[in-house]
Formats: sequence, structure tokens, C-alpha cells
Amino acid sequence: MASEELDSVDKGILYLLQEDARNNTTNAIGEQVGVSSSTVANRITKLEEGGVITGYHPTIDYEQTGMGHHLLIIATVPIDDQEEIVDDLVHVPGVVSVSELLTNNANLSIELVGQNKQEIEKSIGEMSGLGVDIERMDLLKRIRAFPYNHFGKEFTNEDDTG
Amino acid sequence: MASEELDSVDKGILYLLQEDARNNTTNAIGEQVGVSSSTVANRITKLEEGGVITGYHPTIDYEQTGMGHHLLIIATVPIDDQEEIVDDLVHVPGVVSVSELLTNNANLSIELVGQNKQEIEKSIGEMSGLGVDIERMDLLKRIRAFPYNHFGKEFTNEDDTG
DNA sequence: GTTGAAAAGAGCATACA
DNA sequence: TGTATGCTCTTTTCAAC
Repeated sequence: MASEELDSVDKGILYLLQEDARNNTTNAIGEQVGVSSSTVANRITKLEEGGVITGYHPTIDYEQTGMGHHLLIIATVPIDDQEEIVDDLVHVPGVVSVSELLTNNANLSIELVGQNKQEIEKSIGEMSGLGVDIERMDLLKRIRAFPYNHFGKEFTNEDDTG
Repeated sequence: MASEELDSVDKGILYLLQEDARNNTTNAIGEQVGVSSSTVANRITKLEEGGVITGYHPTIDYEQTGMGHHLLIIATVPIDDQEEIVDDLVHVPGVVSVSELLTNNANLSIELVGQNKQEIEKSIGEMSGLGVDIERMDLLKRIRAFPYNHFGKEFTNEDDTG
């Protein structure tokens, strides 16, 4: 039920959701991919239940929110404790995303925000207390996310006059 | 108009949007933060226009979609060409996000997906052709994103019985 | 089992206070 | 910022493929 292949309708839906997951209505999506709105709703439900779509999140420009500091941290944790530590990292103030890597060294990529250096240092301190060994830490200039561009634009009516 | 401070209503809205940006209605958000639905709609519009919210995206489990390969790449590009190269990277198949870092070395973090090694290799080749110098490349185990936990949960009625 | 059409209910945008 | 109205969207049901 989960890892079934996606057909062109699913791919088109995913593509359009990646463009705007909040304001793209099932109606509009249906018109773009050539099915009715109820079909779109059914498909989306299945994609959610099947674990393909795991959530919907806004992309936030932290600099606009007073979070002057936005960092990307590469760190190492013991593999056996990786999951547990990541669970704890959720509760560290300022940590907004964590990517787990399948390596021994530098197996964690952590996105951290804070209003000032004090907040950052406090978060760093908490992370260290959890057993996170920071390898490097760089200022984030910008993050860009885009629809997986071969996911289904071909299955929509969108015009690419770029 | 853009970088004004956020009040508790804004923070509560952002928190709830980060929990579920698609299914959280203005009505539900309004009840949680204690304002009317129209106020929520007005605030969201301002957050969008002010550049605080730059988009809404689903989180997709690429492994469930037949994309067996999910990589995180650390790469270096010439600083002067960074923006231009990132613009080009958008069009490389399989590239789903790019983070620009403010450093000389390893100033790009690229998330790449593909159905098989051939696709990955093809994408790598295109990236190299753009002047992207790959420093390291690791398999992604999992990515987790969470609401910035000190952003406004305190301003909602949510119960944290975890 | 999946899709599409229609009805009922809910949510959203606009105007106005 | 809140309230009210008209309009749109979503959801459910049910028939058809």
C-alpha cells in the first residue's frame, strides 16, 4: 500500500503541491492534471496514508523574523545513539531541521536559528551536552527548495515560459 | 513592512502552520491563538507579503516514491558565481534543495534524489559541468523538520502531553 | 477498485462597523 | 480587529466504468 508506483496523476499532484501546498486547491490541481477534485482529494489521502507525503511546512525566512543568526552545522554522533540523540535535538531551542547521514563521521546536518549569539551559544551548549560533536558550523546565506523537477510537471498543463 | 517584529499572534500562526500548513484552517488557527479567522487570514497575507513566509511545501519521503537514492552533497563553487550556479542547479534533475553557505570552502549543501545510480551519476555529471566541485557525498537516512519550538507554541492552546 | 457528478456542509474573502 | 454575507472549496454519497 505504501511503496506502490506513482502514476502520472500522483506525480502531477505532487508537483503542484510542491509549488504551493497551501493555496493549491484540489479543484485547481484537478484541472491541471485532468481529473476531478474528488479524485485529487482521494489521491492526496492515499499519498498521506502511504507515507509518501509526511507533512506540509511553510518555508520561513528567519532573517525576516528577527532570527539574525541562521547556521548549518555538520556534526558527529555515535551511530548507535543517532536516533535517540536526534529525538532529543528536537527539543533544543532553535533547531529547525536535522538530516541524518549514513556515515560514521559527520553523520548529522543540523539547521539552527537564533536571535543573537547568546541564543546560539546556548543551543550549542545543549547540543554538546547531548553528545553532539560539532565538526563545522557555517552561516547560512539562503536555502532554496524546488519541486522535484522531473516529478510531474510533464503531467500538468503548466506553461514553462521561463 | 518586512522585518517588523512579530507579535504573539504571528508567532502562534507560524507555529501552527509549521505543524500542518495545508490542513490547518484559518478558523482552527484563530481558535488556537484567540483571534478571528479573518484576522488570521490578514496576518498570513502580511507574513507572505513581508517575505517571512516564502512558500508552502510538502515533505516527501522519496524512498516511498521509487527514488531509492537520496543524497546530501557538500560542494564548493566560486563565490562570485554562487548565485548563478544555484540558479542553474534548479534545472538539474533530482536536485530538490540547495543551501548556500557563507564560506569559501564547501559553500553549498545540495539534496539530491534519483531512482537509480545512473540517474545520480547523470545529475552529478551535470553539476560538475556547471562548475560544482563536490567535496563529499553521503547517503541520507532521514530528514526531520519541526516547528521552531520556541516560535509560538506558548501562544497557542495546544496541549503538550508528550 | 477507481473515477466523476451532485448535494450538503465548512471555510474563505470582502465589505463594513 | 471582529462580524456578516456571498462565494468557493471540500467532503460525502452514489452511480458508472
